[in-house]
Amino acid sequence: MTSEKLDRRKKYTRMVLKDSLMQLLKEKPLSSITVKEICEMADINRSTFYAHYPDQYALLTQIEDELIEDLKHYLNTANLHEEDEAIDMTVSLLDYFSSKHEECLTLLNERADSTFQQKVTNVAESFMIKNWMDIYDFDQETSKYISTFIISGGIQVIKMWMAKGMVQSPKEMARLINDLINKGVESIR
Amino acid sequence: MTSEKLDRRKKYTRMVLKDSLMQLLKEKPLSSITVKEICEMADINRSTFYAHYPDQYALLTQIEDELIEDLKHYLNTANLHEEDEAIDMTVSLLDYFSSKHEECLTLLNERADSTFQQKVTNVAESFMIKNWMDIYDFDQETSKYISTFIISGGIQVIKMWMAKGMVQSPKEMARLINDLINKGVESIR
DNA sequence: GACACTATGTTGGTTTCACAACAAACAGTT
DNA sequence: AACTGTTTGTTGTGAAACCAACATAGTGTC
Repeated sequence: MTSEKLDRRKKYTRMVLKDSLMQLLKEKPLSSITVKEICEMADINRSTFYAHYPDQYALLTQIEDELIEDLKHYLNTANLHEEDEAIDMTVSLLDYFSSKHEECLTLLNERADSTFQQKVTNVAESFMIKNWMDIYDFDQETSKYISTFIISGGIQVIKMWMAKGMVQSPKEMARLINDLINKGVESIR
Repeated sequence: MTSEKLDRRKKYTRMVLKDSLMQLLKEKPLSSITVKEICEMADINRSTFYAHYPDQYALLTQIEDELIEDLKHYLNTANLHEEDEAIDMTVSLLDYFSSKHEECLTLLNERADSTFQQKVTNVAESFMIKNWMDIYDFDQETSKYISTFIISGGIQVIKMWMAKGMVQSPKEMARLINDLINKGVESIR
């Protein structure tokens, strides 16, 4: 998107500022985090901060934007290549949500921007709807039903199963979800 | 020692250069590590490197000097306060050598400067000799005997014990060493 | 309301770094 | 021995970050 060529110093500065904000968010909400604090943790001069962002909230916005971009890139480059596309796609999403990004997402949602989780799931859902329609030639309504199931409900349930050790790998989780979906789709048709 | 006031940029630059060299030393010896490689790993411009150090070897020298300084500081600030000074001192040394510094020391010795381990142990030994003389009023010869035992022999033995799970903590290790020393000292007297 | 204290933006002058470009030395190939 | 590629130092210019200082605004505290 924003393809400005950043030199190393700019890249480093923004990187540590973002890292520091995320670190501070583990302690308290964004509203009680000051620019000064962020700079002290990042070991960056405060005036340098203002050369990059107008305030904390702009910094947060960039973090969120990059996470959304990251998710999009992750989904687009997930190789849905062989016969098992449906499982691959589900695995890919589950991988994403169960990776370090997961804790990062919920952190932002709870401490900074209560609409962020929704933004993320919107991106994931629209991606899935399109793919279910393409792969299995489902109609929009069915695809949406499946996508909502996986993202809103399925992931939570599967995370519970995984926490309890009932399933081990994303692949196994995806297979269970697929079975559920197939039954659901049959019952609709 | 060198109390130049470094601003943040200098500190960061030198820090990543040092880290990168240590990282590369895990792969290959210093003689086959190029300035270019170090800079690429550190994400620092090569000309910036030369603004700080004439070559790789100067960078290594600074790393070594700082480790020696670090050890001296560590020993001097080890609080030998109560009745158990002997154990405290041994614990302190064992802590140091079994910490992350240990792998760092052997790495430097094997891949870069074969005299480095000796330099480090010299510092540690002369510190111990002085302390045994001060604390227990031992003569120089006895103190040197004890110090050599702990540093040259003891640490290796205790590390073996620890690896095999025969002892758990530096404190426990130190107590075993102290028992051995007491027997040794008695037999000398 | 007067007080001290801290965070916020903003500015101008200075230091440090990035970058590209260069010549030179070296190693490996054919 | 000529060729190709890589590492090495070095340089000048412009960009980025540092720092100190300032005025302003918010936040208690007496």
